Amino acid sequence: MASVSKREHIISHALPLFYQNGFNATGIELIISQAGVSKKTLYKYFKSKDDLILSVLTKRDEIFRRKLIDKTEFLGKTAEGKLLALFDFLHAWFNEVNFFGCMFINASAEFTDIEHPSHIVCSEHKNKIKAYIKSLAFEANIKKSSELSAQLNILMEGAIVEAHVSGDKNSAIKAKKMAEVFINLALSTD
Amino acid sequence: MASVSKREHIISHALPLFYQNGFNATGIELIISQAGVSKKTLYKYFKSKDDLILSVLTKRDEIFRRKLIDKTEFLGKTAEGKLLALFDFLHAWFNEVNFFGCMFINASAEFTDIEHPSHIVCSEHKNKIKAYIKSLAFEANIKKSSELSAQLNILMEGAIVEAHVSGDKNSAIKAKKMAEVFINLALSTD
DNA sequence: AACAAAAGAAACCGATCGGTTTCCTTTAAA
DNA sequence: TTTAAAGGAAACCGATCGGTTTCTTTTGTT
Repeated sequence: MASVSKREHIISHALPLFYQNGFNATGIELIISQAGVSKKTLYKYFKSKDDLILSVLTKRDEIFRRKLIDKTEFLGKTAEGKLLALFDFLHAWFNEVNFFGCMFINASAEFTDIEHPSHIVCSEHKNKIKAYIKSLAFEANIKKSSELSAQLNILMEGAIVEAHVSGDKNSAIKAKKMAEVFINLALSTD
Repeated sequence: MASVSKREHIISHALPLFYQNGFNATGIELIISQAGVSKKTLYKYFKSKDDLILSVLTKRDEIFRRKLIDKTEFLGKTAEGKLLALFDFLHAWFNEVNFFGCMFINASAEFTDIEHPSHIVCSEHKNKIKAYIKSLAFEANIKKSSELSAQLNILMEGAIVEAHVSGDKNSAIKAKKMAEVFINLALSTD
């Protein structure tokens, strides 16, 4: 197995463990046993557990946004439809068997300091998603695309928390109805 | 110091430590040194760390809702004004020096299993807040009080996450403007 | 002043933590 | 086929984890 893929192999096995059980609660020993590698190998590719966590979060950012964008582009025919499709993506996600909330919200809960490297990755992840939403709003010829993206982002975050903390599997549907209001408002005031 | 107050003493000192550094990352040794009690005493009043965590979350639920309700009732003159005042409360909270997000969202991140006792306390905390919002909506003669409370709850959760993860100290202002839309919508369709 | 309960200090427990080192086997390239 | 790097297994490291025990001091009550 080549170096690059071995590194990826470890990351992909560590990811679901961190996601399901948290970062502090997941030990290195468990990760290597699940990945089928030795400690020596893990520490060859990652200089510390913090380094591994950072790499996992970066990977998760890539995977998650790729899925979000792909599904949104697939489901939405118009730019306006794509904005609404964001919530269909959320709905499907919330109803997956292995849904444990947003990994970045969860990471921010354990690394509360906003200056912490892991927290920064979380903040940047959210920024990238907001930028994508804004690009969709722009595509829909909405003048106040920044305002709308901030609004839809709040709705998405709220739906995620409601789904995870309260176990409300239909929170994305509720948020979608709310999103319609703001999209129509933004379109009408253009 | 009487038994009851000593128990409360430990809880009140453990609370900010858990809030700031998380649950798994906060050790018993740190808690007793901050509280100025011995391990023996701590384990006299709490049968385990999990038990202490549960007690801290229960205490936090009481303190937080008391503050939310008091401030909301103080700021809002009408029932409608109280619904909006919820977001003024959030705004003040987000701008406190020691704001590290919602302790219940954070706890749910570490105890992801929805059946976990600590997660259940978090879910119930959110239910109680939704019930309070609903009572305000009812007071404002809004027929669909359940729907509105669910909507405002999503906005509040979204604002909290945005404030904590992205450090946006004005997210409550944005959410408040969004809330106005739904309050007016609920009032007009009555 | 005598006494019992409460609580502090600290040693101690086994387990686990993140991380390093040693030794041996597998692998792949020359 | 020789050789060297890669990687697995596991011992080992000091530190810390949650939790218990022992022993001593403090406290409050009679």
